[in-house]
Amino acid sequence: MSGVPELLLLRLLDQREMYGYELVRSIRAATGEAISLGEGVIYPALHALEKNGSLKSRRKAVGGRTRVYYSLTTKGRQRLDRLANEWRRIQGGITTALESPAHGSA
Amino acid sequence: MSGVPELLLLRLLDQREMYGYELVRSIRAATGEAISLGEGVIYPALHALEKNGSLKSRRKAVGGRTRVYYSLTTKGRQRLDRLANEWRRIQGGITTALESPAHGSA
DNA sequence: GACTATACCTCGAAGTTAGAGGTATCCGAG
DNA sequence: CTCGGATACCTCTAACTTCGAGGTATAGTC
Repeated sequence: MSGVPELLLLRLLDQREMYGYELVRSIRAATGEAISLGEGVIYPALHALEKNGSLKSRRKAVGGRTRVYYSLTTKGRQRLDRLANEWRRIQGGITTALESPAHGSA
Repeated sequence: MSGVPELLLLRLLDQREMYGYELVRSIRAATGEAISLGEGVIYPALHALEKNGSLKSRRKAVGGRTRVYYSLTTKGRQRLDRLANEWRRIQGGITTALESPAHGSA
């Protein structure tokens, strides 16, 4: 039902190339602190997405340190569209349910 | 991260007393067909919610058949408020992330 | 008398996520 | 120079949720 981490990763990487450690902080920022995913979620997700062809990576040395930058492939962009639509559907459904008539309040 | 089934159940039961089999169909209807939860999800969830004091039940004979009707307790209403707020937070965060600037399209 | 719909339920497999833990480098402070 | 904190990568297991299949029984219909 979820797949939220995957959606977020694809979305951010569709805007610009980023590396794992950076994504951890970017997700927090991009969601207005609402969602915080640890490295234990990000790295395995990144590897899975690369394996299935949604992402491609390249190593880049920055100040003696090596970073692994990820970016979307065509397939990844398609997957992003699909997941984003699916999310809107679910989100819309729940919003509908939550907003209907009223209960005790007001 | 999810807890969506629980949220939906609490929400529907806050509107009126219902029984399990009915809830399965109500969830589909209330979410505009977007979400469909099977009995294997509903019954265990109902039992867990009753055990932790969010719901109370009563058996009612209807046409020779016995139904178990569930309704919210005070604690359940509090839990609903909490989960609903949490959901809005998550949902808002993801929407923010999805809406930011733009990628390839338009 | 058989089949469908109603109504309840449980179980185990499958998938996701979180958190803890592990390595190594760089940089600034003391 | 040495210590600690930030950077940067990674893996593993446990926990939790959720799904689907399967199981029982009654009521009504053809």
